[in-house]
Parts: sequence; structure tokens; C-alpha cells
Amino acid sequence: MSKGITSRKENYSEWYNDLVLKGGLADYSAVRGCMVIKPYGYTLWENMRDVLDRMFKETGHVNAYFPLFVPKSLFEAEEKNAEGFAKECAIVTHYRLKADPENPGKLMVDPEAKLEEELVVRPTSEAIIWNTYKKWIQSYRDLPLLINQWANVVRWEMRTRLFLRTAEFLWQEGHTAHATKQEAIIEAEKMLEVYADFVENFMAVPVIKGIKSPNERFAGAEETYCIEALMQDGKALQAGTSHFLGQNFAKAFDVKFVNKENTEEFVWATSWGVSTRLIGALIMVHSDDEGLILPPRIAPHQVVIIPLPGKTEEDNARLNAKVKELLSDFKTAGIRVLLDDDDMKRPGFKFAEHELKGIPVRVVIGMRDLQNNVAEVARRDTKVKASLSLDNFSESISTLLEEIQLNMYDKAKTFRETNITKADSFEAFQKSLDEQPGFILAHWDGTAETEDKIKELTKATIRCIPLNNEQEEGKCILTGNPSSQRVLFARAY
RNA sequence: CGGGGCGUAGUUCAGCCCGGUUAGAAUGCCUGGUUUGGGACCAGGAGGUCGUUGGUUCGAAUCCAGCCGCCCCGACCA
Repeated sequence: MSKGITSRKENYSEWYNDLVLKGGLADYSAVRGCMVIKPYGYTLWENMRDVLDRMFKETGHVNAYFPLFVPKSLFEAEEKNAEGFAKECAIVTHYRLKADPENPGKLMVDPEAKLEEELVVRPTSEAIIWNTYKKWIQSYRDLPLLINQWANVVRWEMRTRLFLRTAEFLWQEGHTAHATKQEAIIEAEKMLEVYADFVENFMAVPVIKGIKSPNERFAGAEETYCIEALMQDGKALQAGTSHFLGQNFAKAFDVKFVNKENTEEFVWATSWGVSTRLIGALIMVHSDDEGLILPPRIAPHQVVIIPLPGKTEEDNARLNAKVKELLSDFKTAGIRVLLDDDDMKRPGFKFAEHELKGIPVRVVIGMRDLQNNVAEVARRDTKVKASLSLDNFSESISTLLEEIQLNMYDKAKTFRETNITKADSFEAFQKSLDEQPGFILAHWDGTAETEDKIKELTKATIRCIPLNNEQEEGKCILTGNPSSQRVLFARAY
């Protein structure tokens, strides 16, 4: 039925690409590793962005914008951070082109236009922001400083994948400054909660909150909090991170404040971000072999109405009047609705098309329905069709949209729960990875060496140490050394 | 960066091995008509410097060499 979509079973990554490309979310571009986000995909991102932006503002943050370029000397100021990103930076070295004397009609970099100091295209903005914060912070009265920015960043990844890892991507990055360590930790934890709230309740993607092992920690952070989601192929995807940065950046950029006791102290910092990668998670958690399945709360169109014209002008006048009325009711009820009354395409084509695009609810209304004061309502998540009365129709649809939202979450959660296993030996661990890929809870002795070794042997990494983790005596699956808790392993994107 | 694949109409691809009419098909697009409850049909039409540069040849989409680009797998990656 699904024309040209590779099935998940056949080839999971082709299926994923098909959905992104044929679902109209994005397209490849002429730039290596960079994609074009098409209007449908961008609307989805805008919807996500709007919700997050509201949440950030409700938690006291304001937006600002910092430059795309970071002078190399600033970039390298915080050594660990710089080192962590050094291998994937795009660098501006010149500011001018000129006609190439050897190739008529072509341009070349003007060697005389070399910059005194190279500019790093931001892979993240801590450096430029902390350099700025130095100017803004003098007193405890200037704190906390709670700023977010919506921006693009560039990370020159060796291998890219649509939405999941592109060389340039869109994201938000929050950068906050605090007077005390405790306050900064609370902030980092609070923003993790905001992310979890958003991802679970708007994207319908269940997540596990936790902290990263030192190996997986953000370069320059004291502690990295994260939310981890499980994809349908059993691989994990980091959906968001929030970092407690300690005083590392304050020290690197010399950002001090005077406290109430009139003594100087370095400020405490956090940073946190989510990106267009979330769209990759959304696709891989919910969609099926017929196409995308988008959760109602962020879907570009929540409902598509497809009128089926009758035989006579009279019939069609009645139908059109009814459709117009429904559109108006939907609008009043705040439902994002798309009307597909293109009479050049047959219904079956439209059904398939809208299923591919993942519109949560399809409403079909023809003369037969009109006679009975009903419409055929089909939900994308379960593919179930039903006749619904046109009385209080927008209320019925609103209720249905909520039901779909919850059902999608429940379904994803059930999938995740059935794919979290416990492994008590290395053999069991490997077997689990091969036979039932997913999250695996296992004991780990807490050393980086063991973590590396397990990664080398199995490609699985520690996704996180879950928050409020149950304490349990056990033995490390690799070394047999004592362990006080299980940590969450998986192969990851 | 290693391995594999690919580059021909908007898209998906055939043609290439074995050089030789005016480079094809499907789909999409445009015009007109008939249709419309699960991917309609008829008729007409537009659309190509065959990735690029050079070489071999009377003649290159086809053979040879270089270059460029993209995709997939791996390595890498917060």
C-alpha cells in the first residue's frame, strides 16, 4: 500500500530516510552534511519551539542572540570545552574572494584577505556568551542571569544523518549564571524537568532522566543531566541535555561577582539544549511503514478534512456549506485543520498522502454522511475508522486528539518497558543486545576503563545513571567488582 | 578517513559490458475531457549541455584517466 516506503523490517535507516524525504520534512542540499528543512518540517519545528519557548519564559528565562563566530582565542579559553569540540569545528580564515586569473569566471580566496585571528563557527556558544557575561555581571544583584538563545550551530561531523546528526543544526541553548553552586544545580535539574515534560507530554516520547557517566559528560561540565529515549529499532537517542558547569567557565573568562558580604566570588553556571534532533526521535519512536505519525499537540495539521463531492450542484452547495461550518468551528476550538478539496486527486490518493504525512485525524465527509449528519473519522495512530455525529463535532475531535496524544505516549511507553531488560552477566548482556535490543540495566564498577571496554566489545554505552536510581548491591558485569547500582546501557545514535 | 553504491527529464530508473538513427520508460508536470467512499482514465503536450574536465576515436551517455558531488555501512561523535 505504501508507495515507495521501505519497511522498517527491510531496512530501518532507509525507512527513516524515506519518511523524512517523502513525508516532506526535509531534503538533501548541495552542502555536504547539511539539509534543507522544508515547510512541513519547519512548521513542526516551530510548533515544538513555541511550546519550549513558552516553558522557558514561564521558568524565568529571556531570549537573546549572540554571534555565530567565536574568535579562536575566546574559543580556547575553557580548555576542556575547546578540546572536546576542536575536531569538529568549521573555521573562517579569510574574508574576501577575488577573480581567479587562471580560471576565467571563477573565484578564489584572496590570500591577502587572511584574518589576523581565525573565527570559529560556533559548535556551541559558551565561550562567546561567557565572554559577554563578564561585562554584565558585577554584583550578586545581577544574578541569576537566565538567558536562552535560539540559534544554529555547526559541528563538522564525519558522518551525518537527516535530523539526527547534521553538520549545521537548529537548537536552543540556555546559559545561566548563579551566585551559588546549589542554585546552579537546581537550575540544571529544573531544565531537565522542563525537557522531560516537553518531550513526554508534547512529543509523546517517554524518556529516562539521568546523569551521564564522566566519559559521556559534556566537555567542560561538572555534571551532565540527560533524557534518553528508546527508538523502535532498540537504539537509544539522547533527547536533551542540561549541564551543571560549576565555575569552569567563570574561571576561564574571569566572571566574578561581589556577594552581600562584599567579597568576590566566581559565578556558577549551567547550560542546556535541545535541537532539531528531537524531530528524528519523534519519527523513530512513533511512525510506521505507511509513514509518519505525529502527535496532535505539535503536528502541523491536526486534522485534514476531505469532502467527497456529490452529483449535483445542490448537493455540493450543501456539502460546502457544512465543510465551511466545520472549518470555522475547528478554528474557534483552536484545532489546526487542513482542507483538502483538490478535485483533481481521488480520495484514495489523498488518504495515503495524509497518512504518509502523519496527520493525526482524517475527516471524510460525503453526501452519504451528510444525509446521516455524520462524518467518517479515521485516526492515524490506530488506523481505526468510525462514524461520528456532526453535532458538537469539534468537541468530539478535540477529545479524540487528546486520546491520540495519550495513546501514542502509552504505546511508546509500553514498547520501552518491554525493551528494558536486566543483565547480570556479560554473556546475558551481549545476548540481550543481540536478541532484544533496547535499554539494559546492568551493574558497572564505576570506572571509565570498564565503560570503554564494554563499548569496545559490544558498541553499547552507558546512556545514563537514572535519577533516583534504586540502590542494589551487585557485581560489575565485566570485571566482577562490587557495584551499588545498575546503570542504563544501550547502543545509541 | 576505510569499505560499498551511485551520478542520464522534476522524481525513480533503463540504456553503458559489446561506441554508430532524433537518448528511452514509468511517474510527476501542462492543456482539454470524463471521473471521484482506499493511490482513476482518455487524448494531446512541454521537459535532457547524459556530474565535470581531459583523452582515445571518423564518431562517446557508452571506452580510458583525473576531478567533483551524493547516499549506505563502518570508524568518529556530547
